[in-house]
Amino acid sequence: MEKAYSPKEVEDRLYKKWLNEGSFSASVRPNKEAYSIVIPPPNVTGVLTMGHVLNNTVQDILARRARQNGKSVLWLPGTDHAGIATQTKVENAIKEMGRTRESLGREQFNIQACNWRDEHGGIILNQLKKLGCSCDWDRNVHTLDEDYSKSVLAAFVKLFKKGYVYRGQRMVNWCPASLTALSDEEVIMKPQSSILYKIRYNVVESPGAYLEICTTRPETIVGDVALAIHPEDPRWKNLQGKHVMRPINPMAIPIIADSAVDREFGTGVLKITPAHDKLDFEISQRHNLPLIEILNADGTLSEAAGFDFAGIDRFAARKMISDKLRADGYLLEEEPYENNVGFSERADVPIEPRLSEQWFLKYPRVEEAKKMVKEGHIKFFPERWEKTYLHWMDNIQDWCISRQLWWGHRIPVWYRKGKVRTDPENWHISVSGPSDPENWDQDEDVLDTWASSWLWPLATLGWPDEQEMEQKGFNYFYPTSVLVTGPDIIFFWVARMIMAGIEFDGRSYKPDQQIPGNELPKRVPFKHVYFTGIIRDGEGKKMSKSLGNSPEPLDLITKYGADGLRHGIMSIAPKGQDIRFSEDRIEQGRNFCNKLWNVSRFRALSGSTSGNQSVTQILSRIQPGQIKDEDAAILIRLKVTIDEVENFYQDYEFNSVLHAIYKFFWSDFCDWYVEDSKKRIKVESSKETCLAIQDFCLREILLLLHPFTPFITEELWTLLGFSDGDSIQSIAPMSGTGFMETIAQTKIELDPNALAEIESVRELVTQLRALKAERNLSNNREVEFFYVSGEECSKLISKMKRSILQAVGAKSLQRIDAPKSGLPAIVSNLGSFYLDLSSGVDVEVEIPRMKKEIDNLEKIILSIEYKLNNEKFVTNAPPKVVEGAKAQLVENRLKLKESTEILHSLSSIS
RNA sequence: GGAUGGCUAGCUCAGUUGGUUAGAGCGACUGGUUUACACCCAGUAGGUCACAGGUUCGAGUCCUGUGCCGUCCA
Repeated sequence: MEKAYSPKEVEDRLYKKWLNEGSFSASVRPNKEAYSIVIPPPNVTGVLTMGHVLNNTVQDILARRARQNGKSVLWLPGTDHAGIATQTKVENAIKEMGRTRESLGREQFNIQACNWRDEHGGIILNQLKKLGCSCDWDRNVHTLDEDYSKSVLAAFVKLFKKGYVYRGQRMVNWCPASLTALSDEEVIMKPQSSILYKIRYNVVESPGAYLEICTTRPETIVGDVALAIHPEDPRWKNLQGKHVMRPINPMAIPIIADSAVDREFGTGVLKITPAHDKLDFEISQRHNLPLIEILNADGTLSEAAGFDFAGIDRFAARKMISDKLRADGYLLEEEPYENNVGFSERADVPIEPRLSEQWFLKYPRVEEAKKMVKEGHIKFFPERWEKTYLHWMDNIQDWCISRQLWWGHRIPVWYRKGKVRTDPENWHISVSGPSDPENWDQDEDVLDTWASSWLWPLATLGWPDEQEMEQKGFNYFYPTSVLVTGPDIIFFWVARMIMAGIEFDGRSYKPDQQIPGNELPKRVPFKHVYFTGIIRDGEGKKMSKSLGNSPEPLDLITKYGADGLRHGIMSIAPKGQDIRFSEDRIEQGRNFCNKLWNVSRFRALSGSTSGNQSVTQILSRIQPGQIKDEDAAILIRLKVTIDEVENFYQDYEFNSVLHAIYKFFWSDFCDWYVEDSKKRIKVESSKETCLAIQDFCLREILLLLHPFTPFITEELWTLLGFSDGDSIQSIAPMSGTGFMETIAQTKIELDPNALAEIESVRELVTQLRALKAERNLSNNREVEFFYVSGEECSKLISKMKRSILQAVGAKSLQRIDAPKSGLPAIVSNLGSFYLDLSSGVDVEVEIPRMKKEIDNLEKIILSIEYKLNNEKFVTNAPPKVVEGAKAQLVENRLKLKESTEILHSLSSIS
């Protein structure tokens, strides 16, 4: 074995091997438990980010652990087509060739887009392979695949037939950059520094009288059709029913009263621009007001805004109009104002509320979807996200699902040529389209990407085609076991998938028809949802390409290995907490792998590994007579670690799983057990037992680690001879009970006191090392110690003498009857220990040190005495705690006594 | 404005139902190449657990309030 682990060669070789052997391919095995995960499909044109690394490492850990535990695992990969994002990229690409989308035409554009996707797309999937992801790649799905597209259209048609889908002229969020409608979820509110303009409107009927309004958007004045006041506002009661003159494009408009007006805001008078504000639109509907569309789709002012402004961009128009108002004396005040403005999530420009004709979806099965989470049929980890989910579900709004794009699933609605489109009589709605296409025009719009990905767990498993479902194992793998995703898409995706699952799976129920309660849990798309944290940079900022603060994961893999990266990222990923990324942690991941490699290398150099092919074989090499406390202790610690790991997995606490393994491996196994083994494996009689215990631990460590660091563990599995031809991927680590049963079947007896004894010995060793180190003797192995101790402790010390001397680096350890005066000493739980110094003692150093120790002990004793003198403590605290305190008092008093004696003896020299 | 998360060592974070003297890794400092590993080993220093009240025999942990940072929804 090489001196240092080099991941590159191992990773490439093993991944290829796993693919060749079909390790990741899922199959229906009715006698086995199914375990399934569908990947949150990344954007097909995207590249791997640290967020993906975290998210997919978690999924891989779950898949690999399930596979080890003998489950039939499906981890289904895929990508989505990301409508707006991809279309924008493709448009930019063809712009460089001097073409535009419009000049190409829809058909040609889509061909270009497909080419572009095929060329640039799927990079991310290869990157996931570098990370070691064990997806069933043969099942890779893209949302624009033919089968998947059919599912999407089928869902639309089904929902339409059941009355959930409707077409309507509504106020929607319009993105003037992407030229499409957006759903409410795609609008991000951002605080903006704006100007609040106070503007005067003269009353037509009463010269000299006027009303004042406040607005941040003076450019919309040209679309004003009324001013509104609150019906109970005494300030303007007499003006109700009169008119004001619009200060730009002068025209008399009515003063109306509506209770939706907020009396507190601004002047309490609201200008009504029905075509460009949701509330104004609702008010205008109530009062039969006309509607002036002053904006074009691209955000420039329309001809309806008047000759002066037509074609001017909305922000330029704002300035022009405010300037004109100022010049004409209508602008009374301007003050800085912080307000929230909706931005397009994708294009990052302010959206415009705009009236337009769109397809909407009234969500199905809202109540059932809430119920499934409330009743725990779907569990969220961490639980608190349930509140966010339920709050959104309680306030759910119809979903605008049409997009004015070309890249996506074209809406399966056809209109009879030359007829009125608004009349449903002239509609044809089906998956395959009309039989006489020449007489029909298909709707121009495509569906929101989320309106395809909300079907992900269903459609990737073949829904709604029964043959496909059978072939893909729908009944076996659905509902999936767990969904791993970020809380930022709880509305976009998680909630919608739950509703889709309940609505579409299995038998179809009419909208008003109840699904039997016991049926519901079988229809949900997943049983658990694990929310990862968001990865931030060292300053706590969200990582993003535009900020340039995201490291390139593939570079990290090159530098630290895929296992190192996985280990590093998982060690800093507490459940549901945001993560501050630091490359140091990834470096630690690599260091961990190197340590694992080296201790394995040491094992391989220590003796033959030919008896390692099964647990039975390993255990059979142990001679019960050679079992010592060290062995019992490490085995007990292993058992404890196994239990911890099991429990932490239950709660999806991956960093705790890793930490438990780390601690056992590095501290217990490497630092103490293997160090102690070094002498024992030199002695023929103890060698085999000691190596067998090492092998037993190492085998288990590799198995426990495999989900986190799959490559190195598989490599060492073979190198250390644990493999019986099998891959580590299919071998289960022991369970806590399995461990006990296995040990019970051998002649090995685990002394339950062994761990406590070993721990007190370790404490002693640490104290003795410090005693040496503080006198710059850490390198000197010739030092001698004396000790004074009771019978019990003395027995333990003699039993462990060899280990202690070896660990401390000393020549002798002699029991004496009375304290040695004038030597530096420590007081441990096992007695007082004196360092025999051949040269003189530096009392200047020793005395303050001992005094400090005594101070500390006195403080401890005082606090325990205080506690025990308190009657209420003695009566109220659990007996265990009181007993503990008493024992502690005795122990510390003894230490104090001994320490004081040592201090006296030191003082007597000086 | 509502909801929600955080505030513990210089840094990043553990600390499970309240119960010994609050832990780890990194960094700092000291020493080290002893037949795996310097991507390592041994040791040392470093904390008013954001703040203020309260409950309790006992609070980092529970309750109330305040402050600061973050996220989501209006």
